[in-house]
Amino acid sequence: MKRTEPTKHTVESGQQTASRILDAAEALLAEAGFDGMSVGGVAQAAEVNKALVFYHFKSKAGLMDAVLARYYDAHLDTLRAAFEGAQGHPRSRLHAVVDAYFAYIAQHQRYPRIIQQQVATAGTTDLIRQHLEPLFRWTEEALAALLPAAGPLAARQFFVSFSGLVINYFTYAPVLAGLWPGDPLGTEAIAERRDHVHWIMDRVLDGLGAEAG
Amino acid sequence: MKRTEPTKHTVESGQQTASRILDAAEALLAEAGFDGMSVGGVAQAAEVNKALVFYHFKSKAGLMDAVLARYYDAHLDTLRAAFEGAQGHPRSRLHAVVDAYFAYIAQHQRYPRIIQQQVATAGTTDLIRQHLEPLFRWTEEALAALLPAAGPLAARQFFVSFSGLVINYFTYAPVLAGLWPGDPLGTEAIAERRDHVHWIMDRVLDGLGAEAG
DNA sequence: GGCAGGTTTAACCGATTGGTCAAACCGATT
DNA sequence: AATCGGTTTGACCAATCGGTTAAACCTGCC
Repeated sequence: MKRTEPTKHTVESGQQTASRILDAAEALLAEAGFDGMSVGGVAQAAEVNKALVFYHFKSKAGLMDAVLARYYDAHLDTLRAAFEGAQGHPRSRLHAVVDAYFAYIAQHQRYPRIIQQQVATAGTTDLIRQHLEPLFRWTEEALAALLPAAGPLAARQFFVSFSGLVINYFTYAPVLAGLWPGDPLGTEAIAERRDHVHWIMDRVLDGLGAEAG
Repeated sequence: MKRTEPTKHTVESGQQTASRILDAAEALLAEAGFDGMSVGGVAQAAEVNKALVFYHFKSKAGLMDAVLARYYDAHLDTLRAAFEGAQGHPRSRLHAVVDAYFAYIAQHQRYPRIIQQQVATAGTTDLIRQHLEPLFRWTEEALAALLPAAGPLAARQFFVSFSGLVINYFTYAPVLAGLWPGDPLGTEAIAERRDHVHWIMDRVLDGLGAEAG
């Protein structure tokens, strides 16, 4: 049953255990939230002494910070690669970004739950904002050419709208599972949701073109 | 400094204190979440003995259940009244519902944060679903005439989409406050967001009409 | 005045929490 | 073999947690 090798007190073993702790923390954070997660529980899930968690991450808040950092970095990289890699009309590039967004979240379903928990909780707002800011700035600049700088059609509105259209689906999925036929997190259901968002986005872009012209 | 009257051990005083506890719990729940909120803290905020909380609500979970029930009932009533009270095209009725949604949340800004917290946390999923179900069923029936029963344009997709467009704005507001100029929860900003959602909804309805015809 | 029943209180409980600390451990360097 | 620095461990701590209990309290009723 033992898959973990015997303890080796080396630097690389340290990074290894730190990563194991991070994985465990991520899982428990998504299930129970920051306050619902206990450091002891994380240590137990990672098969590691509790004090090691504090040794590697200093505090419980530091642990969550590390989890968030890992996610946001990967998230931003994914979107940036999608947008800059896509070619053709701005429309197709935006579709590519949404697809990448869906693919990323579908692969990391814990991510939206963790974010939503923390966003809705006072106290960690600064931490979230700090991580969200580059993502926000980047999308705002990417959309700046298409949209007015202010008012109901400003880029920032669409940032909230489209990220919400995607992320909200996943956070509500466990609730929807009891209200819909089938599993909202199944492959087909996710594909259907993706089509839905694409459809709405096309209607929005049509409307923007009409207003501009 | 004393505004609360001296203790009166009567039935109606009991309901009064129960209501005070409920108010305090609501505030702390919105700030810190279920696990972040302590019963002692609630009692202190309500200027009430801690044991009274258990006397009136049996348990911490019972307390949150009471908070949620109060919100969901009012929420559903508000939407239903808006939709049934509005006249004319389905389009204008839907706009009326969205307006009512905005007005309700703008008046009860703690509501979306509490919901989002709980939705994103495993364990309380059943409780949330139980309260959300009538709201979901009702909107699904109300939209059934306009939309296909399945696929990317099914009513359930739009339920998630439009409730998300509204509610997500408020939950993200504390974060956006540091990224936007001005206060996202100010009157003008909320009005701007409302216009934004209305605009998107119109584009969607235009698209549905075009596809149908 | 006394009884009844719902309300309020203080004291208390076991369990769990985040966090600390000094010592043990281990591989690498000399 | 001695030592150095990063890693791991178990034991420990004060604080806080949700929840209980028995008694005191107050009001209305007879």
